[in-house]
Amino acid sequence: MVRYGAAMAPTASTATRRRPGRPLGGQPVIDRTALIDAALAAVRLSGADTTMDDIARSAGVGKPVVYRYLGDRAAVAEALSTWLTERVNTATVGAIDTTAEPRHALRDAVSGFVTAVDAERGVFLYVNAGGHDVAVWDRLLRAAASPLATLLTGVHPPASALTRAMAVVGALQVCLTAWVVEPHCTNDQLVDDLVDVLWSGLSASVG
Amino acid sequence: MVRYGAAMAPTASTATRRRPGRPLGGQPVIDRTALIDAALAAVRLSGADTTMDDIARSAGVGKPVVYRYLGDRAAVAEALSTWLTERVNTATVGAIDTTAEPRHALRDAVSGFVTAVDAERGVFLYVNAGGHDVAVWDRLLRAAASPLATLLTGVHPPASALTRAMAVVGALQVCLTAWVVEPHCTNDQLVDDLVDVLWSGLSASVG
DNA sequence: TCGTCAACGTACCGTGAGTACGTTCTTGTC
DNA sequence: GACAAGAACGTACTCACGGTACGTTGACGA
Repeated sequence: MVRYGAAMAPTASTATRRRPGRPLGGQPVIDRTALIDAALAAVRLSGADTTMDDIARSAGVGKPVVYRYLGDRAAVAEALSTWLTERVNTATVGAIDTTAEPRHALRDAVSGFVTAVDAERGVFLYVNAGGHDVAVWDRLLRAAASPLATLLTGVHPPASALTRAMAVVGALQVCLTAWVVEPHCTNDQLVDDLVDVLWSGLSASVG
Repeated sequence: MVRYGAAMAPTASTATRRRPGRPLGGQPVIDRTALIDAALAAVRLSGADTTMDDIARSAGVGKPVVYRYLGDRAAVAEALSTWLTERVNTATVGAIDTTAEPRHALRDAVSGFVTAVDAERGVFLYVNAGGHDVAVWDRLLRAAASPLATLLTGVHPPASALTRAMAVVGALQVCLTAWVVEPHCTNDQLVDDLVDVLWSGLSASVG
């Protein structure tokens, strides 16, 4: 049996935000958008090991509210991943000068990618190294690789295009994760090397 | 206060393996090697979400014994990673014909890599997608990329060599993880595409 | 014989994901 | 106006898992 109400009013000094119950006005205390913002704030602070409690606390609501509007941990990861993907895509595709030669366009894209991720290290780490389910990880990767895959489908069979796209995205993702954890060179240097190896492959390092 | 001994003897039917206390003969009930084998067996069965309890159960010992001989979860991941790396390296380097042309050698290496990982999906998933600490992941990656990095140091500055090596290893690792989770083509097809994109880069898909 | 210490297993603790339940307020209906 | 139904909350719980405290058993030297 649980007791609320008058019995706990005297202890109101212990930082309880709100009493239980439907909020006045009938309006929900928060909406999905604001909740995602709160989750982003929490994740920027705590990185890969952000807790559902952290997110709820950051939003100033109880945990069940997070589960109602965002879903479980996997759903949060997907939501933040979508957010980050859109942001990165904007920075990536937006940076491409379609009239330029392909290699130059690739450099713009990679540069935008690196800059966007670098600006959101915490979110990137949470989505990417937060220890989520493999199935979630898999969906995320395929979603990220999908645009490049369709681009390559013009030149290769679908399965081959997918493999190549995943290889490129994987190379970027892994290098960036390692670089965020422990930078071993400058931003520009990283971009240069990535573009070089992605564009020319290993053949250029052997001849 | 806890009570053992005679009081629990009557319930011996409940599958208790051994009584507490030093084993007869003074010999430890298990050594590190056998424990790693047991961990491998457990991980082959349960994949990425293998528990420390699973490992202890698989070894037929109590959990503290696992912690004594293998260490905590991160240490287990490192131990299994070392095991897998050695196995993969043997299959990879061993498959290389050093007299062959470089691209052919690369194909042998990638083929060996894919085959070795495919034969140990569970271990690969546990090490690679087990939700371990980022620091552990980072050490693992650098260890895996190190041989290739030293190889490339002859042609590039150290930092560039490291970036390129991590890019290659990352591409392989990510593609293989996705392929293990949900195969989208045959083994041979995967190897062909990976070798092609790793060797020639994206430039070959544009011209 | 007896103390000491190595090698165990059981039962526990803390933390974090996910949920049950009781409370508060709105809204529709007599 | 009273009242039932239901929406929206927060508290406090359960459960699973990583990690550990503690008491027990047996070997070995004094």
